[in-house]
Amino acid sequence: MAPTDDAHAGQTTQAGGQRYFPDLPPAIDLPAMEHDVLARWQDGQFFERSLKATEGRPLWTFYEGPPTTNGMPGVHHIEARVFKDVFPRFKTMQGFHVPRQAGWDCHGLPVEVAVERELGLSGKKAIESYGIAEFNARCRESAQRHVDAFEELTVRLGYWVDLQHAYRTMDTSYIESVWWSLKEIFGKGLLVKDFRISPYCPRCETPLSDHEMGQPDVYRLVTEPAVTVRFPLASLPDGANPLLTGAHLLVWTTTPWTLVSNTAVAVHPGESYAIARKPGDGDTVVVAEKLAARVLGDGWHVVATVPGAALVGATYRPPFDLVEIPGAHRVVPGGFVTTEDGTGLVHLAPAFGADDMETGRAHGLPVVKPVRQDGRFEEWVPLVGGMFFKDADEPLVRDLAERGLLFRVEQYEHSYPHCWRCHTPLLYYALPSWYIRTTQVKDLMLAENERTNWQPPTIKHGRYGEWLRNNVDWALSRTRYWGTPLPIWECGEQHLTCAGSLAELSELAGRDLSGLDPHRPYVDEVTLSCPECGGEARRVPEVIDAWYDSGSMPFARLGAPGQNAEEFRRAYPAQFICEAIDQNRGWFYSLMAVGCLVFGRNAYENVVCLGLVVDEHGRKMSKHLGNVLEPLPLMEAHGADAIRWFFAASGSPWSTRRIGDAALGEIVRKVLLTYWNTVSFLVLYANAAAAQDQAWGPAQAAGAPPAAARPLLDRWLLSELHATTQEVTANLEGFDTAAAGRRLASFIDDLSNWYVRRSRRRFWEGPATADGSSAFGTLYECLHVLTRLMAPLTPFLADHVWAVLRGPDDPESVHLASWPAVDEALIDAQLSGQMAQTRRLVELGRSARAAASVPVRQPLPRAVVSAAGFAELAADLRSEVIHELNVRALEPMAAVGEDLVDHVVKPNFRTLGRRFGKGTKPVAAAIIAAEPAVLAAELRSAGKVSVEVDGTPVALGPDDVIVTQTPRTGWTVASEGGETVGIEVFITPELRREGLAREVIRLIQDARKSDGLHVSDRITVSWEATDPDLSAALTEHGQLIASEVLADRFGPATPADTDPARGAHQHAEPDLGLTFWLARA
RNA sequence: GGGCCUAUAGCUCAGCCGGUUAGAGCGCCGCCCUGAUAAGGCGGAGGUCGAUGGUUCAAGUCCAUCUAGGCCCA
Repeated sequence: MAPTDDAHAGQTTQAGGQRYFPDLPPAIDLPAMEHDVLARWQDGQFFERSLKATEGRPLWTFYEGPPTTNGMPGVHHIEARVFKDVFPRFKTMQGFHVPRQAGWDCHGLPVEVAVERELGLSGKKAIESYGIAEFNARCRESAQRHVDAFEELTVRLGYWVDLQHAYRTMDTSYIESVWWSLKEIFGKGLLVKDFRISPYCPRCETPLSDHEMGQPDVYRLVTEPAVTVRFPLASLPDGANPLLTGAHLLVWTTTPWTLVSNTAVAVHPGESYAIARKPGDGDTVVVAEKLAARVLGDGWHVVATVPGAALVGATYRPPFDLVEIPGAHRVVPGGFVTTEDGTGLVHLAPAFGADDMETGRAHGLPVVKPVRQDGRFEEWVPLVGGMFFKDADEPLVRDLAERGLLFRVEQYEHSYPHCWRCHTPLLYYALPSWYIRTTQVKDLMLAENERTNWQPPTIKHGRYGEWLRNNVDWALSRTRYWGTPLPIWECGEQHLTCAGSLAELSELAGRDLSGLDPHRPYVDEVTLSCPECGGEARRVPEVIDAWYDSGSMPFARLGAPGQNAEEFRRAYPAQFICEAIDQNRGWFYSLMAVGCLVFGRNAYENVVCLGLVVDEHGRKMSKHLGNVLEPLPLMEAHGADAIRWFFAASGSPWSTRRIGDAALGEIVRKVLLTYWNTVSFLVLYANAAAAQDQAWGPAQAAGAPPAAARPLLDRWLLSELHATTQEVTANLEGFDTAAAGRRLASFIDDLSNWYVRRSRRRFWEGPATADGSSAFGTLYECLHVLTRLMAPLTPFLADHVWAVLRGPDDPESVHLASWPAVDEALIDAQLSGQMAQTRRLVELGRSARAAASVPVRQPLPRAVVSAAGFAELAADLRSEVIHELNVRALEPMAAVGEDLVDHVVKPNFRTLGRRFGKGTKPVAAAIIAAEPAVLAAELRSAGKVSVEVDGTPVALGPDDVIVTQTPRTGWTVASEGGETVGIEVFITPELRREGLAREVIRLIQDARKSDGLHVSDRITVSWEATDPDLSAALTEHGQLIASEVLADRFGPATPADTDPARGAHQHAEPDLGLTFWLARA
């Protein structure tokens, strides 16, 4: 039964006492519990209430990076959404107001591609004949459909974000805001038209996107002629090596048709170039020194070498004179030039290559483009006019040969891209495109990046910073359909007009366009009269990169331009954003770039950058491999909390994550169920106490003795609790969920496997005594705090537990509660260290017992300990060791007698190294050489000891030497790190009988459980023993056994006891020679 | 070709400010504990801490180079 809001009405137990807590089921079904919690959140409007409750508090702004809604969500979509929820919940509990607006990225090529596939369309021509209006309507519908799937996932994950008021990049008001920002950039002269090199299919007459270039079969191996051509030098730069006079540059290319457009030659400024001469005829050529032998072959000498930089500025005669290219045919430097193949001198035709274009732009070279959009040379070009570009290679090479400029032709095999649709060889082709001059704000972006906090920190100057330093202008436009249309109108005189909103557009067009769908094709139909010349202006055909849309979300999410300006001012920049690392060049950049361009300031202060999600075997998840894990079934199998914990709190969020059932199952068992069972333990005994008319609940917790008056174990747990709170708070403030998770998991382990284990007896005995009241109070307080610490990470289980534990004055949901405060006075580092030692001694003792094969149930006379600090260990802590090891006494090693103990001494390098530095080794050698027993005795009696090093005495303290003492005979021993526990293995008949009694207690407890009795049920037990020793043990310890197993009667069986009619269960233990009958009293 | 990340047990991963027997979990084997637990403990088997070189009294840890894998970009 799930707790409900009236769980604490106070219910009457069978025995008549009032119990505060609802009874909890023995096992919890986590996914089912989560559904209950989801329903409670929904009914109680807790998210809305958490926002309302923090209204007016300091704002902590979070920006949701909009997922692209081009397909169904996968587990990798969960990852970032976990972190986007954890920190806002944490900050809300800390008292900040954290509005969370959802958002969806609806535009872009991925959506178009998905719709093309659905419609069976292939390529832009097909889309246009299908109709842009209808196509875009399908895109809108597809985006909406996938938004629904993302919403379902978001809710199920427990990601609290306002879905009702989500921003959508396809909404009119959003597009208008984007237009507004573009106009700002346009007004600064940073939005310009220029050429861009794209892979281009001349048959389809369309550029290919990166996505299309990634299709299989695009790159095919082809064998083509590669030519090495002579470019005779015409003039040399000042101070050039005179040997260059009359030399020919050797230039290599696999695309002879581009030589028609040759504009420049690039050399690597740092490479060495050889001037080589053929003896006899004075023929002189220039080639990279590293490639000289390969390119030239035999018969050439290198007469000199010059750095590439020395060639820069030379001019040459172009290979063809078919096209006029003013101001060209120079040697320019190019960092991209390699000496892998070719000649180390690279021919540049800016219209037909990306490096060519970029280099040309840097050196003010013209862009000439004698090839038409259909891939044919312009008719007016001599020799090759009208010819398809590929077909021009042959006549051009022949012409070069005839003019003596062809140095060599060879067949060259390489991979070359082809159109994935029609298999036509692609060409790299300059197309007009719109750019944002981000290079103009590069310094600003670098400065803004400096004051941005990255988690993990290495990204800041590494992956992201490196990318930022190599910033190039943003190619903004796309010749596509489903996107924010570029709001620029151009007239016949090429005057440009940018519209910043529909209102402005209405004014420019002279009609009311406020109801216009700003998408294509409707916006294309709007014409204006040019404000400059009055001519008719039409919109340029492009839409913009969808990344610009998402980068505009800080303002566009708030509605049309000018709306909510005050809210924007308060909520910019954001305190927190979080995405996976693939967003470096995506959203992290577009947010920063748009922010710097429009507002002169980055849009975020803290950015958490997550690793990628891969499958259990480390492979990337892809539909192709069929290894995509669907998030909803995964959450139904393990629960959303387990997945949240996995991503946020186990392993390292910044590295690549492998997710699978095994990892999630472990989290459920180790963390979530252990936590839950501790809660259920408290409730079980609180309700058992209620049945004894000792009702226990939060009111009684408040009445527990003050912390200082509680037993040591309780003070230890409170100390750990507050240290945990302190650490987890600091970790979350530093955006380190992994460290927080490790600390929480370790606290849960301490709580369940040490505190509760060692305190059980106090819970059995109930809260009536001071000790009992301390135990109940301490456990309750710890769970009350722990549940709040867990709330951001595992919001479902934490809220379910909260509903059980919360006091009458606590808020209804843990997510309305405040973050726990640290009481530093309760943190006792010394106690924490002593408890750690206590637990180490217990471990050593258990190890020693196991070595002697004596079960822990069998009491043994005594244990001896040798360990630094043991003398100071409190009696309470020694008593924990005694109980855990089941020994009668615990004594220092000295009790054994000095002469019966072996000593081993080892240097402690940590202290010696600090003291002696270079002299550490001889001191260590002297310690090892010393007589261990003597050294140990001296150290113990005097607290210091002197050893001889190179004839000089050196004084050592107890910290400088690790002494391990081991008793010689009659003991079972375990040692580690200078600590030793020895246990005396000597079982007297008396101890043997006590061991048997303990054995029987355990058997009866097992029987209770298998008979389905409640932990507080009273029983009667009668027994029959064949072994006289056992019989004696049961008689001697009858009272102890009876009280341990809650038996009202415990004694030898009479015929009446064994009568089946009485209803007692018979349990036989032939190994022990015992039979007993158990019945409810 | 450039940048970044990763490399520790069969698998998944910790490992702080460098400190001398390198840890945990999962899995396997044996044993133990259990009055909440789907838990817990002890032992066994399993490691040239990717390689090489360097710094240092001391390197899994710091530096350099290399190798392999991943991601992004060309």
